[in-house]
Amino acid sequence: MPARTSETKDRRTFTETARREQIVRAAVDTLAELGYSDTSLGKIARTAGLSSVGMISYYFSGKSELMSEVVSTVLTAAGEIVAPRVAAQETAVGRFRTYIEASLEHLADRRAEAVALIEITLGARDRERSDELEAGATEVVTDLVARAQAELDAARESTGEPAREPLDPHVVAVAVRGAINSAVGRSFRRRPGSEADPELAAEGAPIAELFVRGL
Amino acid sequence: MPARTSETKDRRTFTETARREQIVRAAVDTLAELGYSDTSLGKIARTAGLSSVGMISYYFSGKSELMSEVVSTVLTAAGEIVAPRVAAQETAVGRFRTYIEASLEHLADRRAEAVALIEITLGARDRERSDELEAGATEVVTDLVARAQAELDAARESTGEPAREPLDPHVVAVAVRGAINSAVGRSFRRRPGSEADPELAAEGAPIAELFVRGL
DNA sequence: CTCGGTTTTGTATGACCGTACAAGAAACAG
DNA sequence: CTGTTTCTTGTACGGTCATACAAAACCGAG
Repeated sequence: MPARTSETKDRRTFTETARREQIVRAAVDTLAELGYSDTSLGKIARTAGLSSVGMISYYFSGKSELMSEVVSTVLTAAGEIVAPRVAAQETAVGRFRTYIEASLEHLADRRAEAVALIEITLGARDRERSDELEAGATEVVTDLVARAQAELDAARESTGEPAREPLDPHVVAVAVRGAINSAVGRSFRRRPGSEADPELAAEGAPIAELFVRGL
Repeated sequence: MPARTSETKDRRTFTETARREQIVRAAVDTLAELGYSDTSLGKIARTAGLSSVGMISYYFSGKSELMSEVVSTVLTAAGEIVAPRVAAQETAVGRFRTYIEASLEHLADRRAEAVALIEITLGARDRERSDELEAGATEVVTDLVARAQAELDAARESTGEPAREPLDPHVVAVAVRGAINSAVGRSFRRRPGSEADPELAAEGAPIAELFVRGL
C-alpha cells in the first residue's frame, strides 16, 4: 500500500467510472421498459451489452447498491436542472409555477429516468429510503406552496378581494406531486420509449395554472 | 353429463364462492403489506390460513386470474359506492366535487384494497388490462371535469365575470387521479395497516375545493 | 355401506433470481 | 521479461417462484 500525500486511496479508475455509468444507464432503460418486477441483473447486463452478470457484481456490491445509484443519479440530475430555474424567479408564485413547469419539461426530456425512478420507488422492498426521498421532495413543494399562498393572500387583501379559506399546504403539495407523476405515467403509456415527449412538456403550464388558481 | 333444463352447468358451489372470496381477501392484505414484488401465491396462502398453495391453483387458473379477480372485485366495490353518490348531485360541479370526496372517503375505509389495486396496476407485467382500466377511470373524470367547467363558465358569463382560459379537461383529469392516488399512498405511509384513516377521508373536501377553484 | 364427485394435502419440476467465486485475460510497473 | 493489479468471463449454489399433479380425505345420494 503506497503512502500518498493527502488521500490514502486512489478513488476511481477510469474504467470503473465508465462501467458504472454504463450499467446505471442500462438499468434505467431496463426499468423503464420492463418495470421493477421484471428487471433483473441478467436483463440489465444484457441491455448494457455485457456478456456476464459477474460484471455488475464487480462494480456494485449488489442489486441494492445499483438501485440506490440509479435513484441518486436521476435525482441529482433533476435537481441540477430544476433548482436554479426555481431560484431565478422573483415571486413566490413564480417559483411555484416554475417548479411544476421545469419539472415536467425536464421529465419530458428524460422519461426513461423518470419512469425508472417511479418503478424503484414503488417496487423496491426496502421502502425506508424511498419514503425518505419522497417525503423530502414533498417537503420542498410544501414550502413553495405555503409561500405562494401567503403572497396571494397578501395581494388579495391589498386589493380588497375577499379572503379564501386556506388549504393545508401539505395536502396541496401531495396533490401536486401526484399530478406530476401521473402526467409522466400517462405520457409513457401514450408513447412508450425514451424519446422526448413535447406534449408532456407542454402540460406543465396548464397544470401550474390549475394549481395557482386553486391557492 | 346430465341434461339440464336451461343451464348446462351448475355455476358455483357454495364452497367455491367462499374459498374464492377468502383467497381474494388474503391477496389484498398480502399485496397491501408486502407490495407486488414480494407477494407470492405461497404468501397469500399463508395469509389465508391455507396449508397449501395447491388450494389456490384449484380455485384459480393461475396467479394472473387471481390478480384480475382482485382488481375487478375492488373496482366493482368502489363503483357501487361512489357512482350513486355522484349521480345524486344536481349540479355538474357538485358531481365533480362528490367524485373526489366520495372516492377518498371510500378509500380511507378500505385502504388495503386501494393499495392492493395500485400495487397490481404498477407491478403486474401484463399492463394491457391495467392501462385499459386506468384509461377508463380517467375518461369518467374527464367527462366530469368538462361538464363542471362548462357550468362554471356559464355562471361566470351570467355574472359578467371575465372568462378564464380553458384548461384541457383531460390534463385536469389526470391530475385529479394522480392527486387521489398520491393522497392514498401518503396515508398508507403515514399509518400502515388496514384500519380506516379519518385524516385521509377529511382530505377529500380540500382537494375537491382546490380543483374546483382551478377550473 | 358404497360409489362418484368435490375438496384438500403434499410434493415434484423446471425456471429464474442474486450472489459468490475461480480462473483466465489484459494492462501495467519495475 | 516478470510479477502484480485490474478487469472479464463463466459457472455453480441456494433459494423462491408458479404450476402441475397424484394421492388422500371428505361428503352426499342411492
